[in-house]
Amino acid sequence: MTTTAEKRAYLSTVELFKDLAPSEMERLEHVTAMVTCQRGRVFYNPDEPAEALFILKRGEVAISRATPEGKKLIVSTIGPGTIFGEMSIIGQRMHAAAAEALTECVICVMSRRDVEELLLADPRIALRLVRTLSDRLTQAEARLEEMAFKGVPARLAALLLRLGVETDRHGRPVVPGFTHEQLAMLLGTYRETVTTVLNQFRAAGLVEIGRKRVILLDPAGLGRVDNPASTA
Amino acid sequence: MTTTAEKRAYLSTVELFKDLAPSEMERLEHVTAMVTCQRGRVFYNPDEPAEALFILKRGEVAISRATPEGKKLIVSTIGPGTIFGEMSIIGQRMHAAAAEALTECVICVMSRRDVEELLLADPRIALRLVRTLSDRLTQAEARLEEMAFKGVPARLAALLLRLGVETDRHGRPVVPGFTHEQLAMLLGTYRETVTTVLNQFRAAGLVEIGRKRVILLDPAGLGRVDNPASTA
DNA sequence: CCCGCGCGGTGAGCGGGCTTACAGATCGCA
DNA sequence: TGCGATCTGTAAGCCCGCTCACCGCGCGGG
Repeated sequence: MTTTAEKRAYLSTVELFKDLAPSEMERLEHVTAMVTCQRGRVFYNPDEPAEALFILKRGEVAISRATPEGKKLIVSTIGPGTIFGEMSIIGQRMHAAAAEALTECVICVMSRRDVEELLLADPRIALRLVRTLSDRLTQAEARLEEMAFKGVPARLAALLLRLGVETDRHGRPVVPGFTHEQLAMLLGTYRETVTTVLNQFRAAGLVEIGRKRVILLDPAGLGRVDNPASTA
Repeated sequence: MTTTAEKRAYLSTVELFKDLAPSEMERLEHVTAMVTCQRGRVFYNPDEPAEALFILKRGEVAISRATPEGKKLIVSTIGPGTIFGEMSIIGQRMHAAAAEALTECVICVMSRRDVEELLLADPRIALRLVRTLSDRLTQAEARLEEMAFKGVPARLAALLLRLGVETDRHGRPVVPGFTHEQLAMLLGTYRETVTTVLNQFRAAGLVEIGRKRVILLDPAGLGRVDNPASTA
């Protein structure tokens, strides 16, 4: 829990709300709960559905689906400023999906009614929400294409490039904090396969591997693994 | 092309617009073009991008992505009342995707500016658009899970059950008008594979097969192929 | 310091389904 | 009626990656 001052500061930086008049902001503060969530915490799961909607202020969240046999697929990852959750108003049923904090997160929780009123009050907010959803849709469809046509090496290369944003002290891009198992769930494949392919990459001089840590030595080379016909 | 009278009739039945005041409807008639599209026609393709947005009035449309090698994946199918297209306002780039009429279609075309004004004018429309997008998102994520965990037989069974809405004169559900090749593109697999699996289904007494035609003899049995652990 | 556990590495086996290559069947059309 | 195109059926080969089984390593806690 945080103070209302902090809350206001957070809310005003959520891109979704930047058009709100001060009076609306004030109302918003009353109805929102702001919680922090430590890494690894599953804060939503399909067994106890709630009519709540989350706005991610800080951190990274994974939306995953699980099979009866215990296999898990991370269906999308969510970054700051994104709105998500089980909402009839949004129509988006998380249905059989769970939400887990990949890193320490600050999350803003709103009830279904609050959101409904909010969207109806200012169409620009609704418009922005539409954009968010469209982006996620395009992304999901792109992943579908990948799953259908590309093998594990290509998918893994693409994933590493997508995740490799931080840089180490030598300025090299790094993918930090992921176990091979997590990477496997992101790709829809198996832990052993990830390990093997990763070692192939290392043998080819594309990456360097540490515990929960992959350093990208040759991003361009990875790009060629992802899509060989780039310069055709 | 159609008369303005027909146009109004069409527009008023598009669920997206049902809240519009008569005056707004009138404006809408001026800015929209209504076109019909025969089966098989590709009316949007990534080579000639247009800042247009489509609303499907009647028929069925496939959104597909193609690889450089000519393989195609139908990334989603779209039914009446759905809005789609390349729109910066929506944020949804069809990007590398094409739209093709699966059946004879009536399509309403709007420019980017028209939509923008429309959404800002009435938040309820925006809200409804949000729901549409959310549904498609959930659907895409469900397909991702299928692609990751299920084999071709399970995916085909699920697809047939999803498509098998019409019934023949004996009241049996039928999937009409699809070639094995189209089914393959919907599944992200190959024509030959579809043929063989379909014949396995026939051997098991689950379906009957005709040219461009599959009759579902045992929907429950297909359901068991899709998800064996139903009664676990 | 030692023990336990989570993480990473490796190898063998095997099966689904991609891929190629044809051949027969059915339809539309001239 | 004959021709071409489109659709469907079949078969063989091969490779990726799922699956199982097991080990070593390193980190953290007692």
